[in-house]
Amino acid sequence: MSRLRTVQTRLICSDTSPAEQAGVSKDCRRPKLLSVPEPSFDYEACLADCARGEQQALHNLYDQESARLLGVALRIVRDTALAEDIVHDAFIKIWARAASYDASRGSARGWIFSVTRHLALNFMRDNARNASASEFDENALPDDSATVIADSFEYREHSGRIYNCLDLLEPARRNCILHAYVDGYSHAQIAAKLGAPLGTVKAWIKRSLSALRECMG
DNA sequence: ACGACCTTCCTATTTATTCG
DNA sequence: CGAATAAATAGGAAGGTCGT
Repeated sequence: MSRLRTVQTRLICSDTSPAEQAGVSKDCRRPKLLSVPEPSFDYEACLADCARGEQQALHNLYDQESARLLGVALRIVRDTALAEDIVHDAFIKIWARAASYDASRGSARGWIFSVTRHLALNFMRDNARNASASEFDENALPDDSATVIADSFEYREHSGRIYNCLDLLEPARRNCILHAYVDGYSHAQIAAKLGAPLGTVKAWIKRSLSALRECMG
């Protein structure tokens, strides 16, 4: 899992985390069992407190809504562990973004549910994409192991060729390609890094890619 | 080489609809 | 009637295209 996730987990699970202070079990991803909502619970005030960094507010919110949010997530992902994970992430997000909540755009409770629901939906969407990608990979892979080995060899051979082709590019353009497709930088980031205009970077990448295609055959 | 404009994708939010 | 869910919409970022 990503470094971000590690940091997030530390936020909720750390000794000083609101969730733990709230008496949430050491397995901090397990929401409490369904409880009757406090009719007088002030969600907007609670979010405002969260925005000010008051951990007790997040604790109260967790007590109040975690079970229902788990239900929402569970309906979407249909997996208790995943749903607990999503609720956990949702509270991290609520804590981090409480200041961005705007009461004029809807109820605080609606906002909290919306955050949770979207996390679950995004997870499902990403999952579907990954699943279809792996399905594709599976279908693309031939059963015959000899062919697999041959393909692997061919892949390595092409990989070597790609380095040769990269060598033929001007250093600045090669850097663009490497930053874009190896380092994962955006075009804007590459432009800033190289001190070149954005349009130039885009053009370099485009032309370099076609040069590479041509070189690779 | 450059920059304006366009398209696509992703995420967040709101609104409409369904259901208990 | 309120909660849950689905669908629609808005906004922003990234990348590509095309005229200068």
